[in-house]
Amino acid sequence: MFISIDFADDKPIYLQIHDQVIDAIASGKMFPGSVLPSSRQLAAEFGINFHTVNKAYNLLREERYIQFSRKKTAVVSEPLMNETLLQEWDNRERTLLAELVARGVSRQDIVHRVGRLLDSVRLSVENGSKGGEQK
Amino acid sequence: MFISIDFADDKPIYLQIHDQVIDAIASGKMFPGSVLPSSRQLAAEFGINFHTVNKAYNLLREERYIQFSRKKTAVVSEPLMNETLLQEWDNRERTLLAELVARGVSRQDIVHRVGRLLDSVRLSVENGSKGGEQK
DNA sequence: TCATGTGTTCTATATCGTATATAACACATG
DNA sequence: CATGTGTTATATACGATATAGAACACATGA
Repeated sequence: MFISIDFADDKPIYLQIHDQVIDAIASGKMFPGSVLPSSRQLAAEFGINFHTVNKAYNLLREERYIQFSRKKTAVVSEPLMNETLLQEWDNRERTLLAELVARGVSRQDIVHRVGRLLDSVRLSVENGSKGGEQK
Repeated sequence: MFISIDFADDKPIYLQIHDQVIDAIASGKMFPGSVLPSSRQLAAEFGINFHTVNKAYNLLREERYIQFSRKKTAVVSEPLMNETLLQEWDNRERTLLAELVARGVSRQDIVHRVGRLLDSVRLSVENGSKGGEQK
């Protein structure tokens, strides 16, 4: 499975699941049509409550990363992007970038660092996912 | 004042203060030696409890952005950066970048976007702050 | 000397978010 | 018709957030 939970982490469990699903989509491990494990199934796998998994799934649905088919199974959606989402992203990214600037990291170092991170995220997004179709 | 509070925002007040102080340092509005308003003073200005301001200041101190002089006033510290901080930053940045990648934004668009944000953060950091010395 | 303003520490309360637990429901599947 | 979905509801427990009030040691400046 592409999900792991760190109970020692101060990040809430439902957010760990949420973020890792997004990471799985970004990296190409999952793509539009991919079926996610059911709430109860994933919960059982990690010994957590299925409501916690549900909270992560519902958040992902509100953000349009996934949707639920009539079969009631969670499925990865087609990518969606708009100006509102970009602006909200900018606000969070700006806060994060300000940390490095405040600590004296140069613009060049930051850009280079972001570039490396982008590559590590996108590793397989442009290649290996072709040939996987839903349904 | 360079700080404002949005009570409608779901972001905790102490984090709003925390983030805005970092932004002020990053943008050059504050620099090593700059004196922050006292907890009680800033709290009175916004009609909030001084313990809430204290929480923000103590967090900023733990992260070495500020320190308290013998006079007990909060003062901006010299920039500090190390590998541990960079790795923790990478983790958060990677999660944020994955959101855009998962939504289908191209690498070029993301890099361009981060560059613009960086410029908006650093506006005055390289110029206007020279000539301001502590004590 | 003494009043003032600092950050610090302590106790207390109220509210919200997180996580768990249990039960019941409508729905689609095989 | 039993099974497994997501959904909804109620309940409890715990930690984080925010407020409130009191008291303390310390440095400042009148």
